Parts: sequence; structure tokens; C-alpha cells
Amino acid sequence: MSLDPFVPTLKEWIEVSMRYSMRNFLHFARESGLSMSHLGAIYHIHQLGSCGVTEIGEHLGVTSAAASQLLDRLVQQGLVHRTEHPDDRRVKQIGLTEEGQRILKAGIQARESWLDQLAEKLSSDEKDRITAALQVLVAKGNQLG
Amino acid sequence: MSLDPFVPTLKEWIEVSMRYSMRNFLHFARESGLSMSHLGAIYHIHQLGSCGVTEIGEHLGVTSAAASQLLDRLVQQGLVHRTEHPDDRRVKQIGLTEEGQRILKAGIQARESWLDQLAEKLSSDEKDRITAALQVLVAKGNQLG
DNA sequence: AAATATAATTTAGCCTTCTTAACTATTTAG
DNA sequence: CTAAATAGTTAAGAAGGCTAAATTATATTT
Repeated sequence: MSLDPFVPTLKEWIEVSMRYSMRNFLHFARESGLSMSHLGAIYHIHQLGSCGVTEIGEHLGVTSAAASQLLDRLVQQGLVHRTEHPDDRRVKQIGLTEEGQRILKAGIQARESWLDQLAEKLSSDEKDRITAALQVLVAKGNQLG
Repeated sequence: MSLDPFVPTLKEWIEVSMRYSMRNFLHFARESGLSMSHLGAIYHIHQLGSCGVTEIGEHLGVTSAAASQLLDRLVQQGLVHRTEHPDDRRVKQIGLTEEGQRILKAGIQARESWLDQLAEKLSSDEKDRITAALQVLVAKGNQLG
């Protein structure tokens, strides 16, 4: 059981993919002039879909005051919109603007830009086998918590 | 060529693995009371091996003054040692203390802790095929820049 | 030996991000 | 209808992290 190379190999691969992905993502962050806080918030807002200020704060692990201030900056930069909720005028509906969505996608794209190079190093046959293997991983992975 | 599902599938998997890995890692950062800057620096110091203050700053993309101040805090927390270089007394040799190495390993461990759960969801046969596929990816991945 | 270069640090100041506490507006409960 | 709860904002202040510039100590060059 401890001889099963599955988990160690998976860790190796994650080590590799995190190294390239983070390098590219940090480079993107620098170039775009956005802080990791801002990019993280954009990602969370995307994940949450339409949501309130406090909810975002909870997901980021900060107070609603901090979330409000963070959103100020994102709104000012045109990345996020903040509108009154029609049914409850206390709450603000937060969402990404078109520009916010563009930045989100560009960040993800930058993070993954090394994969095309990787693909070039593989034969069709290797790619087929790897694709099949990864599809199993994705399916099972999405079943975790 | 655009029909090859390899890269899209790889992206899906990276999406999944980043989601779990980052969630666990951020949780670890909170629990350990260390900022992402500090953890990032620890990782870079580990990668560089024994190195000087300026060199760390370059890798982190900050001035040597900033690196020096960052190292102050890490030394104070007992995670990093800073000793005179025997051959050139201008330079300080920076390295992780035992506690620094412990934190590094704990962070990596936290990041990867979801993989055991994933392994439990797979048959031996699936694991074998996936392991073989990932070994190819790791080998080719390490050949990139 | 003197001048120059290099490595690290210290200082002062700026900007960001966070927290707590006070405040406004709105909704819900009694 | 009033009291309490909820959502968000604002203000003041602390902490972190950055830079540029000055400073110290050591090495290297001439």
C-alpha cells in the first residue's frame, strides 16, 4: 500500500504544474498592475456569482468593512459593479463588469499558457492516454468536498 | 488539431487541482499565522538553497532593502538563519532553520492533503494507468523552460 | 594606499489592507 | 408602531510591505 506510486506521482505533477502556473500568474499580476488581493477577490466574485458585500468578505476571510473598502477600489477600476438589490435595499449586488470578466479570463489564460508548449512535446498516442487518465481524475476530483 | 481534447482536459484538471490546493494552502497560512509573503519567501529560500539577501530580493522582485526587512521578520520568528559568509564578510548566508523547514513541509503537506481522499476513489487499475500518464507529463514538464 | 564597487542595513515616508467602532438605511419582529 | 436586527459604509488608527537615499562594512581595482 505504501508502495503505490500514485499519490507521490500526483504530487510531483502538482509540484510541476503549480510552479509554471504560479510563475505565469504572478507575471500577469505584475503586468496588469493588479494586486493578488484584487485578483483573488475577482476570482471569488466570479465563483460566487451575484452576491452581497458581507458574503464576499466571509469568503475572503475579512470583515465586511474590509470587503466594502476592497470593492471600492475594484469599482473605481471598473472591474466590479455594485448595484442595489431590488428586493432588499440594504444589500448590494456585486458582480464582475465586462472588463472584470476580461481580466479574469486573461489571468486564467496566462496561468495556463505553458500547456501548449507541453502538448507539443507529446505524441498523439501519449496525449490520448493522458487525456483519458485526466478525465478520470477530473470526474473523481469534482466529487470531493 | 483544434479537436484534440488534450489541452482542454489538462486545463480542467489544473482548475480542479488549483482549487483544492489553494484552498488548503490558504487555510494553512491562516492557521500558521504567516502571511503569503512570508510563506512565499520561505519557498524561494528553499528553492535557492544557501544564498544572499540581494539574490532573494531579485527572485521575489523587490529591492534588497525590502528583502532585508522581510528577512528581519523571518529571523525574528526563528524560520530563517542569517550568518556571515566565511569568504566574503559583506554577504550574509540565508537559509531555513529546522523550524523553517518544518513550516515549508507542513505547507506543502497541507496543500496536498486532499490527494489521499482522491486516491481512495480510484481502483488499482485506474491508478496504474493514471500514474503512467502522469510520469510522462512530469518528465516532459521538467524539460520546459 | 586610495578610490571605487559591492552587500547589507537603516531611516523616513508612502500606500495598501486590515480592524474596531460609530453611523445610516432598511427590513423584520413583537 | 416601536424595537431589534441586518447590510453596508465611513473614519481612525495599526501593521505590513515597498521604495529611495544615506550609512556601514568589506572587497576589489588601479
